[in-house]
Amino acid sequence: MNNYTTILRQHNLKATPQRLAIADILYVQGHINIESLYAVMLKKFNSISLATIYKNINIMVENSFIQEVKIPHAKSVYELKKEEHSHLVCNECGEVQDVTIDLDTKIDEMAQANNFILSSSNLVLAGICKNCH
Amino acid sequence: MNNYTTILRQHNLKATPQRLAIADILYVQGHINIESLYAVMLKKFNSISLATIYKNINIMVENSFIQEVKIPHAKSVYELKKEEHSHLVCNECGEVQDVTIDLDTKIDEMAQANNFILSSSNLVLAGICKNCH
DNA sequence: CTGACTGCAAACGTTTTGCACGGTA
DNA sequence: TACCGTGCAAAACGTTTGCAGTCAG
Repeated sequence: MNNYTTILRQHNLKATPQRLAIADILYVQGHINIESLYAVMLKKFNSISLATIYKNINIMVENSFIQEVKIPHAKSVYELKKEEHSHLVCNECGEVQDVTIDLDTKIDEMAQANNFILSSSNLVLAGICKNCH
Repeated sequence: MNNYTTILRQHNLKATPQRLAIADILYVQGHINIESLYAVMLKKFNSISLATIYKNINIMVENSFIQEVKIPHAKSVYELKKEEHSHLVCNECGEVQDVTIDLDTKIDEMAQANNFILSSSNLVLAGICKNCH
């Protein structure tokens, strides 16, 4: 019983081959959009339905097992949930990269100044990645 | 000839009543999603089409007259283009608020460390606004 | 007056739903 | 075995397109 099986069960989700494959693909690829995920899944399950992809993505998001990342001028991608981090998005190749960057002090100050109770911080930086210049 | 008329013409866009109304609504409301914008526009133009809303929003975004803001777990909102700033989004009431917060130093450092050429930075902070607690 | 814009209806792509069957626990 | 999950087909949804008529410049 591998890692993802355990985590899925902890969320009262059955560890089906399809779900384990999604987890595995996200682990390997880091970030992927629905369309590409479907394409990759089709290689492993020749008759998988897009509906299954959507149902699983949705339920896994609801259970905080994975997370949606909304990207300016592009389709959302999904990633395994982990510690808070930011994203670099390349406008050339579309590649999404995780980065950690500590902005807490300034953000907390600002939240306090606005009497705002912070629960999450989403930073997406767009530009050109090192492979595209 | 008012302000928005001038700006629209600078982008080779005709200053139609519908476009001026959109600009005015964005100015007054700050941020609005398509659905609400359509509802407000219907009050001013009783037979306006959703297609017109979409066409105008799209062309105004392409011309950098307005900007889309993607929000976690919610519909995108649109705002008039202005200097770079961040957004506070209330998970209770949905209100979106502009804030300026200078994170450039840290972000630039990080971009440089990753050999990434930065072109835009999008920060959305979610939580509970001052009116909701 | 002319090209750009509007409103309508139809088309389109994406996401969700309902249902019968199949598989996990 | 009981229920949850899958796959399929249809439906729903948001957005885009084509077209004929209208309006801004």
